[in-house]
Amino acid sequence: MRSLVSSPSQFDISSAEQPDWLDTILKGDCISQLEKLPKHSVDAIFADPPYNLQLGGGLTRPDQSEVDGVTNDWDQFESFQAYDAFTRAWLLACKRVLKPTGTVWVIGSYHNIFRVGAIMQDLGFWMLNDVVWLKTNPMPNFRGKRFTNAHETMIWASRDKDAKGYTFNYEALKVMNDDTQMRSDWTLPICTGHERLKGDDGKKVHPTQKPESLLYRVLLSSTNPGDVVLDPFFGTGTTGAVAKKLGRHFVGVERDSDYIKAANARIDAVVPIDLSSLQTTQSKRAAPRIPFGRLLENGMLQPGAVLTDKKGKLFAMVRADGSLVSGAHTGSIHKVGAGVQGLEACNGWTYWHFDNNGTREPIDALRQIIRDAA
Amino acid sequence: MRSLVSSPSQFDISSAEQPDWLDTILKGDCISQLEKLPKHSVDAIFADPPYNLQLGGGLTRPDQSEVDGVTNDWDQFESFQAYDAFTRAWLLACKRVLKPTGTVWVIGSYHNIFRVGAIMQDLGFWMLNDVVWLKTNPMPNFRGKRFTNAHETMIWASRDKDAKGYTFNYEALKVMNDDTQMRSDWTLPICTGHERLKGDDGKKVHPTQKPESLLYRVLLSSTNPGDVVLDPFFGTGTTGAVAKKLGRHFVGVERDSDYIKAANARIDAVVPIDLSSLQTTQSKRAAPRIPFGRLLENGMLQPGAVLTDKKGKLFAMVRADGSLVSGAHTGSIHKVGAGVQGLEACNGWTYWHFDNNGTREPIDALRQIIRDAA
DNA sequence: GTGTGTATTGAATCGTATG
DNA sequence: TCATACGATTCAATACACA
Repeated sequence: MRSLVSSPSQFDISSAEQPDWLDTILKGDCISQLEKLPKHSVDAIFADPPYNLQLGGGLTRPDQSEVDGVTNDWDQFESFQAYDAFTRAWLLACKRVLKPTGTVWVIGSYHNIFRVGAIMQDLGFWMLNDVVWLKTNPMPNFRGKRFTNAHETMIWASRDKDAKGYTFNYEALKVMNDDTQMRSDWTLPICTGHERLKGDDGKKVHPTQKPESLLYRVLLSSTNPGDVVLDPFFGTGTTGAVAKKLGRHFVGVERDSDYIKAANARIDAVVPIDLSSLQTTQSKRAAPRIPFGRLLENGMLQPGAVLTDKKGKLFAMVRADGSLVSGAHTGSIHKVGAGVQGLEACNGWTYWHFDNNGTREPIDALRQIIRDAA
Repeated sequence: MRSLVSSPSQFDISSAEQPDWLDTILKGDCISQLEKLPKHSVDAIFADPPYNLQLGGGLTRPDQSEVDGVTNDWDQFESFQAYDAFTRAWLLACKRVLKPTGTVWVIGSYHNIFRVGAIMQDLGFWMLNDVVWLKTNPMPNFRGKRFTNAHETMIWASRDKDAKGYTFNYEALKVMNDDTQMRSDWTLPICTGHERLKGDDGKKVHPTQKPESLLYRVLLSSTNPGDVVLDPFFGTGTTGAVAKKLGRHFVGVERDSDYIKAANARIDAVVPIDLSSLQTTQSKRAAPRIPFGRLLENGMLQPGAVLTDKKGKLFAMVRADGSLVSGAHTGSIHKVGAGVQGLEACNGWTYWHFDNNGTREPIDALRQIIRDAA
């Protein structure tokens, strides 16, 4: 796949040197297969681990030995132990391949998510949010003995407590949500209809296929175009399909040949959306920094110009070096803005205003003109 | 109190032989105080333990005002290990006093609920549901670095895996929810206004007072009139107040004298309601808002799609995050709709149209399809 | 009384680039 | 590595002042 990146991701994969595992499904159990990936090689992980304890040979201990006897006489404690060991093992394998700036998503229900979450904390992952997926059309509770189980829980975490620089496309999600910030509860329908993969027998291929809308929001929020997304329990490839659609790379791990076959066919049919519509709303943080002095250098403001607050009550004078003076306060636009208000901090760009033919406008408007021209 | 029970609770307390702890607050830490209660003496437990928040420095709002965070001593733990030991201890003490038919509710956030849930499973509690409380008015994320933390999680569990005969008032809740099954997501406002207890200084008495509406639904669903409800972290007594209101008994444990004082005054003022009038006090939650981004997530519109005004004169392109681009205008459907018309505001849902096999239709028609399907 | 505008507040794990 | 400076960032509900 040609790169769709305008601002390249940190782990830039040019077509010449793409590793052979990129945009493929590795067949096998996730712990052994993840050993094929280099350390710190993926930008994000989406994991939908099994929570059914009747896994047969599915459980392996951290030392790779098989857990046997899951099927019948296990008491609850022992089953939880086995599940915990399995969880710890795949999470550790994921942590190894995740970049320091990467984040991980894990989805589960009350059967397993509490164990998974506690283990994630024990392994040093740092929780950023738990997000609940509210199903518009959940299966009812037939026996009337409990509440309709109408949601699943996702944990979104960074690799370490002090990890900096993880991707969160705040502005894009805010726009997506009609200009209010996206919340931790997402209302989306379950996967049905033509999106649900069916076999020749007309039966669903995978029992827990996730809707593409869910992955759309996950990937849009926490990855950038060109990023590599790992799904260690790939199933029928929802993560891969949405990743391809959104111009992200994927790598999947899956044990079941039938799932792999269905996933490959599905992903092959996906047409990536084009570059221009892949651009999403950018934050001001991502824009190049413009020092205030630039406004003086290019003549937008003159030394000696007077700036005011929004109401025109407080004044400051601009000096030739881009510092302000207001009474006893001297310094940057931010420092003086904070000083005259008696606050610890202040964004001078939005606080200070200049006179534009009789109307007061924030100096941020001048900065925006420079940015637009660039 | 006259019995209001239609199906009497198993542990029937006649007025002659009421234990002295009934409808009182025990002062002290919950592990030592619970020793005063006989084994199997309470029908239900609602626990709101410390969350073990691990807050960094101060936090300010965009207007530079300071957020009053939870920095109380009772929420400080040295490590996950210490928190786990504490959790195990109080849960064990609760299990002893809970009847075999009883159930327990525990509320928490992503900071602690995963640890609590895993320990509950380890101790043999059997999860019936996890229920998410969706806050209509949560605190925003002021830094724009995460999703708005808009929910808390409650675990509802029976005492043992094979416990039979726990109370679940299925029909009552169904009636309360406009004749459809009550789901595992509850939309309720946080505790503010006159319900929020304030001290003489006008400040909140307790940093984390829960809304009565939450306890109302908890107690209505899983207890019967006359039942005994234990709250081991009583705080300012929301559990006791709602229990009294609903004709249930309570017993609380609390260490802080100020909280106890406030709780006693509060509960004294409660007038039990006439249970026959119960059904009319709740209504179905408001239909969820459908943001424009949903149309992309579910594939109704593709990134790159072109929208027009009603006459097909003005164009805009849809990007992957649901923002529009039209000439120099970028942003939400509403913002760009206003921009291209030179107006202050615009309802993008009715202004923008898509091509539906040759006929222009407002995108609001797509939203209506989603609403109808829900 | 009625409406309008401003201030306050809530369980929060809430930066990053530069030198 | 650490200290410093830049400068980005909020939603719903209540309460109260004021016209």
